[in-house]
Amino acid sequence: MNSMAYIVDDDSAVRDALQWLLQSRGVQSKAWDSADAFLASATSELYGCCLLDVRMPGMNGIELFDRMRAIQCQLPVIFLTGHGDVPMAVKALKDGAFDFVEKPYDDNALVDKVLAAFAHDKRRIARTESVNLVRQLLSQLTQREHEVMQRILAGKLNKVIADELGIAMRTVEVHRSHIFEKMQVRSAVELSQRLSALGDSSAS
Amino acid sequence: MNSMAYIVDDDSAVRDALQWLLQSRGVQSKAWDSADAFLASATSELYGCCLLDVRMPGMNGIELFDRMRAIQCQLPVIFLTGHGDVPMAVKALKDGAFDFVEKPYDDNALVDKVLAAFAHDKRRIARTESVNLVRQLLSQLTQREHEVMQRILAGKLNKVIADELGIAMRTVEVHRSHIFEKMQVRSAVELSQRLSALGDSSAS
DNA sequence: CTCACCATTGTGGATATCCGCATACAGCCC
DNA sequence: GGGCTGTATGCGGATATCCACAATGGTGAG
Repeated sequence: MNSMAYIVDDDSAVRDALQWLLQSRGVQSKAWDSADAFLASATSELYGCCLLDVRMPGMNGIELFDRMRAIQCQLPVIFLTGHGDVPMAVKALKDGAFDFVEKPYDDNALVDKVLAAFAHDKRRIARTESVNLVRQLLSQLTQREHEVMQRILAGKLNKVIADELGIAMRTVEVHRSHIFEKMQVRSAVELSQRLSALGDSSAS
Repeated sequence: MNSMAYIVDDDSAVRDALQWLLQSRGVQSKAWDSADAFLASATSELYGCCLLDVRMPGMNGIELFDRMRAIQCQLPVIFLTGHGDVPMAVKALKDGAFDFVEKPYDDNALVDKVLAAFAHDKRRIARTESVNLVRQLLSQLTQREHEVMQRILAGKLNKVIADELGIAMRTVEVHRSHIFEKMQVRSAVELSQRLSALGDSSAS
């Protein structure tokens, strides 16, 4: 899926100017004239970034931002605003907005920000996908296998695990084997590392 | 070490007001009248947060912020500014400032932000310390032990490692044993998990 | 020149892990 | 009832890991 800039602004002149600007630098874009219109098509399947006007009739950009997060749309958001408002900018950024730009904006700088947001989104997607892969693999495990895996990750020996679960060591070995197979690893070390992908939804 | 608010403002009235305000909520503070004066005492050993005036004679708050980061002082920073300046607020926050507050500020809200910054700093310190512990343990390993450990973490068998390094399996076993001992773990799984602390300097 | 540390290797045994081959029972779907 | 999956168990062997005891050679510090 190609990265795309999703523009939401009630002013058609602004939308056209943005689309033309982005087009001139080879960035694809789509535009909506209201937050509601955009939300109707927003999913977690969009790639790229959002350019949201803060002040719009009806739902404003900030509310739209909250709604997007509420429906698991994690697209990076660049706010555009005509009136300097520090508290709003601060809140938006602390809530995870990618940037907050005052109009009139510098054309080149804005496109650079869009491209930076694209790069950010690609990293986000890569992280999300690796997390989803692990989750998908984990979902294949049975309850018992989860119990055994948890103890394997605690570094416990099969014998200890068998005692704790009140089953034979041989049974633990079988579970262990199935766990490795389903998780597509060949050792406890690889298993540990595969799962560590879940812990560090890090960086930016 | 107790958390403390480090105030830097050229206006003594502002400093006094802040200290009085913080004191009223039980927050300890120290104040400086210039960025240079503060930098002279700033180290990576401070705990709590900074309250920096943006506009000051000589070095301003933003520059001070950059300098602090340059000398590895990772204290969370709350900027105080008298004149709304969105680009500056955005840049500060994107560079990692904790907050950016316009004067006149709401007393209670500001103290709440300071307390939030304290909590943030405590998490940062906890992460830093766990990372430092691992680094300290790692620094005890010899070059050869590093080479072996790297291969253990790749899930390789002692036999394979021995072949790769052109040494006997027995030697690898000895290294392995020393690695576990120095890293204070009892299995490759624990080793993997201990090192995963380095990867995820996550969250906030 | 000792002493400590590092890297290296060997022998041999106690444990653990990995696996194929088999069996068994319970629950579920067709 | 027959097929399928999940759980459980046993036997036995091939590998691997863990470890104590023992030894050699190099290097840098005192």
